[in-house]
Amino acid sequence: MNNTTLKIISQTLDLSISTVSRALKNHPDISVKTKQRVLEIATAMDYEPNANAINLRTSNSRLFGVIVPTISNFFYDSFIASVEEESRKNNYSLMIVQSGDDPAIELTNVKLCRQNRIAGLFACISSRTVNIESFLKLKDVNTPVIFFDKVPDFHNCNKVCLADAVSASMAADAIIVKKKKKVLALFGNERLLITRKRLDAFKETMTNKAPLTKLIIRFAGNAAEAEKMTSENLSQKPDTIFCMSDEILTGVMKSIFNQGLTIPGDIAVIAISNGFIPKLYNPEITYVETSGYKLGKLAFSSMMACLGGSTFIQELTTESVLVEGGSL
Amino acid sequence: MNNTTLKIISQTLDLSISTVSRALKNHPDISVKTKQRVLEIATAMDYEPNANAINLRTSNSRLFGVIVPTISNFFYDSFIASVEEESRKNNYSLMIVQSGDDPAIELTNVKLCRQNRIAGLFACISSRTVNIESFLKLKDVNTPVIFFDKVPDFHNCNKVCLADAVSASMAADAIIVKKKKKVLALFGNERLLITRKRLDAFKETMTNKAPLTKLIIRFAGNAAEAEKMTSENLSQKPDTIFCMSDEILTGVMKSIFNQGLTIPGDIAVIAISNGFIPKLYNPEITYVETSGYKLGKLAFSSMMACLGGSTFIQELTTESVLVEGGSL
DNA sequence: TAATCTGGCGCAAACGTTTGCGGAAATGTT
DNA sequence: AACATTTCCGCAAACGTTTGCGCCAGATTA
Repeated sequence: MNNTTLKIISQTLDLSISTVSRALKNHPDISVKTKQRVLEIATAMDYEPNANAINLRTSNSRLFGVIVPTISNFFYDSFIASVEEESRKNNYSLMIVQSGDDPAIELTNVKLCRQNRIAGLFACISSRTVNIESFLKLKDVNTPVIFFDKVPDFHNCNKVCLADAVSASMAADAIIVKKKKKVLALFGNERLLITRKRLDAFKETMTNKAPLTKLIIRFAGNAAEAEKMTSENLSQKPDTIFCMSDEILTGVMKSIFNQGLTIPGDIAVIAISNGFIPKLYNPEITYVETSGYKLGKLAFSSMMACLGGSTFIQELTTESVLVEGGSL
Repeated sequence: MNNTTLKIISQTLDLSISTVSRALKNHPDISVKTKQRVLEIATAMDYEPNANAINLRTSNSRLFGVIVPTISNFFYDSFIASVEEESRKNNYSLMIVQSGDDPAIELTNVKLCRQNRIAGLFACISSRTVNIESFLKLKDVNTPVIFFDKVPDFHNCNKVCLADAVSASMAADAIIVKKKKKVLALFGNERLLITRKRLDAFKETMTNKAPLTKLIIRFAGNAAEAEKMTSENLSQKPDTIFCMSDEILTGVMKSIFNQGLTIPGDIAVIAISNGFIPKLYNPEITYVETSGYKLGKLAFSSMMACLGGSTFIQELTTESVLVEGGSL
């Protein structure tokens, strides 16, 4: 059986298609009686308007695209959930694609979004993306792009970011307050802007405010590497470990467990995190909160501003807050 | 600027629309020279076919809908990631909506999917869903529905499930092997089929194979409740806690941490889980693995079977495997 | 040379909507 | 009673594709 259409309804009621269309939209031109008749049989026949036809006719898709490296991630899933929630409230839907951190797939995903004539795109670029032209071209077809989290190192585009620099500084401040003397700081992929921002801010705060504190800086692409890095550097007896992300944190914790160290007695830990993972441990890990949920809200409002006609290019950041566990 | 269309290309090349269309699809009717000319300026003009027009014309949307209670979840995110991955490989896209475990929102989400003329639906119903008629009606428009994880208690529909009964039995077996004598078993929402399946199988295995083992069965709707339940029942001195899900597990662990108990010395723990959370603790929690990733693959192949014309209604389950941590 | 074939292309309808415009009947105004 | 207004509805074009069919010029065949 096929879907009910305006035509079918109009034929069964002996009305014109346009009258049925207007009746369903409660157009003042249509009499109350007709509206009732139409509505009645429309619901009886399970009429659902064909979104493709509407989009084609009105060229107004009410569909947002979301491109992420992966959906299955502490952070992106909450970002997506947040954006979806907001979208639904505003009668938009979401088309979500993951690049698997592969620039080639990312490119085809952008094309896919274009083909679906999305009204706007939320994009988190892969760590290996160097060419963002395909994203920028969306401007040619009046499609706003909001980059989030992993944003390109290019000035002329809208970005919403976690307060990368600020949160790293906050973590550094927290460490300084506790008068720690030797800090192992673990960061993610060195090529990413987000890593560099956090790294620079962390280093700057530490060296400015606590020049005597010894800093051991290492990079780890994933949890396993983080575990390895930690184990390798524990011999240097740091009194504190700083983790740039949840993924790093989980690796660090495994290493600490393996060495049988107690927190915060033997070693203190602080992280930048969404908040979920740190609360699983005992004691709970002290962290600077960077909420995917909040970032989603921010991204959405930024998107709405663009759609509202704002041509103001800006980079927004969420505010961070230190959440004390017992690990520092 | 607007999107490039076939019409625009045809006008600049002084060809008909149909010729351009066929040229881009490499139709044998069109000469090689014309194809080249068309392809050249199509890429130059960044032509991307309008998916809405194609869907309208061909009524073949290559779009799947996914309805989940929430995206931001240990399990659903990996399920979604898995389905998305498979979809992309097969040239399908995903439209993802979350119900927030609210049946009313779920209903509007089903309608939304219908409006977009999805080719098929993956659905995980909310815990309070009693009426699944809106889902079943999709059959009237030849749209297959694959229920997953939280499936309705109704026989005549396609379902893919974790091996609920089997995995609960496996956990029970593992407990029995260790000769545990008093087990606190925590389950999720009692109304859900998934809960009842796990509960029944767990109880049956325990009472059949270890009738002397004392069983304390409790229900918890979320992590906080699980924590409360655990704390309340710890006075009964169970030697083992069984957790039906990750969410339960995290609550249980908090309670255990608060009481200062050691694992497995003071108390043993076993869970049914995706595998991520159990590995964060020390010792790692022993769990029966139920993979969202695997379930996604299974759901997708089931969907493809339906689209391939199979009208065979079936309930499939993934296989489970016991992963030993040090907690039992 | 006439008939047939075929390579290469265009015409036009259809998919399901929305919407400006026009028109007939009913109602209201002098 | 003649005119002006409303009220209510239909016509038709357009959105961007796909695709069956037809057509013409040139090549092939008899």
